[in-house]
Amino acid sequence: MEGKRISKSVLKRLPGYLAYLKNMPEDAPVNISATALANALGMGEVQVRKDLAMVSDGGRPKIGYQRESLIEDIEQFLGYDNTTDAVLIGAGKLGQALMGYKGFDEYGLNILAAFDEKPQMEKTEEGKPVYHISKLSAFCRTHKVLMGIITVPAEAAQQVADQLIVGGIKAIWNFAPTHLDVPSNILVQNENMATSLAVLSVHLQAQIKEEKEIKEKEGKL
Amino acid sequence: MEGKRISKSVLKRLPGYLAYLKNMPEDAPVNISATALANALGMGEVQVRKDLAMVSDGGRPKIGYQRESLIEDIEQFLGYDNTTDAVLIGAGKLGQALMGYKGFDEYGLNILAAFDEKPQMEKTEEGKPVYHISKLSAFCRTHKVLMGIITVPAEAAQQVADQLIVGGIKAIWNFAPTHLDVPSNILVQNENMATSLAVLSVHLQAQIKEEKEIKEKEGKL
DNA sequence: TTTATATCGATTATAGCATATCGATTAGAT
DNA sequence: ATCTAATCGATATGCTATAATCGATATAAA
Repeated sequence: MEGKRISKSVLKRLPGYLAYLKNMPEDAPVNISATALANALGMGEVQVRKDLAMVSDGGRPKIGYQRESLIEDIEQFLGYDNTTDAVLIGAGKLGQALMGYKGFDEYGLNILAAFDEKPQMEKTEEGKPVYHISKLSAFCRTHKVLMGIITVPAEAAQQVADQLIVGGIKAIWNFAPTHLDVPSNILVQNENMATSLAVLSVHLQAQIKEEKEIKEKEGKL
Repeated sequence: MEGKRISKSVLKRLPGYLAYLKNMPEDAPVNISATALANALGMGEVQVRKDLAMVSDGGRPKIGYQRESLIEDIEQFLGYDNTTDAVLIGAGKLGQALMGYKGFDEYGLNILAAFDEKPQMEKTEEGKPVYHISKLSAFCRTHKVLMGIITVPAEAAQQVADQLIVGGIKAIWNFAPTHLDVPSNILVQNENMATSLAVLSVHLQAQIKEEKEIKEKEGKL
């Protein structure tokens, strides 16, 4: 159901459910149970049920949820049904990769234009315009853009963020590996590869250490 | 200090500290206090202190931490001091962007080669070889690669993961927007843009709703 | 030498989240 | 019509992470 406040952890799990539901084959049953979802995604069934209860109320015993309406409920909750316009700053490799990613449509995200300090082209491969960064805040204001995607080097990120805020932006998707200082009403979502790498790296280290210990043990025997 | 078990949340914050410390100007003071770090990054000072205590023991009252040795401690803890080899599968735009990212050296990550279902070139711009995907598991075995980076479309991801595991990989960095089924000793770190987008989207929706309500109120006055 | 202050580290409290349990509901079989 | 089994939703419990508090320590100044 709607209207409740939702925790960030739940929020982050919802896209997972959505992706799984949307990728189910056409000839799959019309209904799906929270139990089945949980098993498929390797999670606890109670957690799945609780999460789904936050966004939908279509669950029926013995039947489960109607797949179609569950998808709609999640999408509506996540706001994927109405599009949000965004700008992207930093037309380097990563920036271009994001500009070219078709999947954003599904999430209701529409990148209007790219900005760069030294624009190498007038339009991207996809036909989106590339402007000089000096025009950033004005563009945001006139087009009422609410979201900025930062793919510039770390050194330039804060400066870009400041200009975005001048332009009236409310949310920033930050791919630069640096901390951004912003007013409290602006949301910064950090897509920081370094954090992921840290998790992986530490896991691997532990793994290697473990293997070494096993080998040493075997050597002693 | 070392040897303790560390929680994932702490782990994810460490790269933030590290990046900030490394970006400090040469002429900055030799020492830095947990308090100063906390203020700079907009966090609670107690949390920062606790996190640092997990990886270092160089904190001294009134002085703080020695910047250089703190950096070393964090890097050592994260395993950035010895390199880990990796392979990348999916030489599309995102894959190429990652291959070209110089910053990975700093994290001790070395991408040996790329694999693709239909290799478009023999070598990447950076001179790394691009092989057909059929050679994946053999390559991993012979080079004792422990980490795989998946940048293929969602449909192909599970299949690639399976082959990686056959090749003896221990950790997977998954950029495909899908759930991967793997044995419990394999770590999957999902770099899922969809989750970030969800957080942003819901925030923006709330923001828009709020603004609308304010306007309606003003209209009534 | 003494005192004041900045900072650390340990302990305790609070809150949020995940997990387990239980009763309620309903489709389908008998 | 009744019973069974699957599934849901709600409540209760336990755990982990964050936040708050307090004493200890070391430097610098008087």
